Amino acid sequence: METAPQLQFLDERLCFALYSSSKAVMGAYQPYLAEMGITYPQYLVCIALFEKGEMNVRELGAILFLDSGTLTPLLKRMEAAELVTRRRNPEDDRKVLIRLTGKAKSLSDGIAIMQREVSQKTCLQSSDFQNLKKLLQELNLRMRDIPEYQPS
Amino acid sequence: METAPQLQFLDERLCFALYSSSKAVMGAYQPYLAEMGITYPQYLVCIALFEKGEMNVRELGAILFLDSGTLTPLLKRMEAAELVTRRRNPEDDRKVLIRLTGKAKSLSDGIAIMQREVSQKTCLQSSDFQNLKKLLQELNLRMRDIPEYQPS
DNA sequence: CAATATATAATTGCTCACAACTAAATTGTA
DNA sequence: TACAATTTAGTTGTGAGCAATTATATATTG
Repeated sequence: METAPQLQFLDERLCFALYSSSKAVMGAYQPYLAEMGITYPQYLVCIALFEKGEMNVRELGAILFLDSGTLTPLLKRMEAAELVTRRRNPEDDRKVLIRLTGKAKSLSDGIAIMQREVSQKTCLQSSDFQNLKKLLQELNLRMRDIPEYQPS
Repeated sequence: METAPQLQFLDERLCFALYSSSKAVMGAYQPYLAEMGITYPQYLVCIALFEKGEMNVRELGAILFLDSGTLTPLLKRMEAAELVTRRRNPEDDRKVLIRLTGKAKSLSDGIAIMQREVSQKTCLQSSDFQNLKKLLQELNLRMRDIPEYQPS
C-alpha cells in the first residue's frame, strides 16, 4: 500500500529560507545603493566589470547567471545613467562590449564601505561566512546542472 | 595614513552566492510549477495556506516577507485562476481573508512530489540541509532586524 | 559560392518585488 | 461624541527576471 506524499510547510523548506534571506540581504544593501543611485543587479554588474575590465553581454550574463532579456534593458539604463558604455566589437558585430565609465569607477570606495558594513551586519564569523558561501556556490552549480570543477 | 577600502569581487561575496543559488533553486521548481500552472511565490502562498487554513493579506505578508504591493495583484491572479477566494472579514472590513479553493488543494500531491524531487537534486544530506536552513533562517531575521526568539 | 547552421543581442509579454502613496475602516482618547 | 492616530488593502511607478521569439552577423558545409 502506497503512503500519501507528505507535504512540507514553509519552515521546513530550504528554498524558502534561501528566497527570504536572499531578499533580506539585498534589503540591507538598499540604503547604500539608493545613496549611490544604483540597484542591486547594477551593483553586481559594476563589481564584475571592476574585476574583468570589459566584457560582452553574453560573458556578463554567464558570470551573473542572467540572460539578455534581463541584461539588455538593465545595461541601457546604466548607459543612460552614464555608468557604462556600450559599443559593438569591430571584429564581430554581434557582440556588444560593456565598459565602466569614470563615474562608475568613482563609486568603488562607497561600494567597498557598503560591502564591509553589510558583511558586519550578518554577524557571521569569517569561517561560517566562508563555509556558507562555499555551500551555496556548490548548490548553485548543482541546481543549474553545471559540472563542478575542483580548484587546481 | 588611511588604507583604501578594499573592494571584493563576485566570488568573494556571500550575497551573490545567495542571490544566484536562490534563483537556481527556483529554477529547479520551474518545470513542476509550469505543469501545475502556478508560479513560485504562488506556490509559497499555497503551502502557507495549507498550513494555516485562512489568513488575511497582512498575516500572509508577515509569513512570506512580502508586502501588499506584491500580494494584492498576486492574489487577484490566483483568484482569477480559481486557486483562492478573497472575502472581507465581517468583523473588520479592512481585512481581506484568503482561503484556498478545492482546485488549489488538489495540487497538494503534486506539490509534495515536487518538494521531494527538488530536495533530492540539492544532493544535500539531511544534516547539511538542516544546518544550512537554520543558518539562513537566522540570517534572514538578523538582516531584517527581527529579534530572534529561542525555541521553547 | 550559396545554403544552412550557429551565435549573439534585442524584443515582447508576463510576473514578481518594493517604495511611496492613497483610501477606507477601526481604535484610542480627550 | 469628535477627531486624531493607527491599521489595512489597494494603487502607481520603476526595475528586475525569464521564457519565447526575432533579427542580424558569423561560421560551416556541400
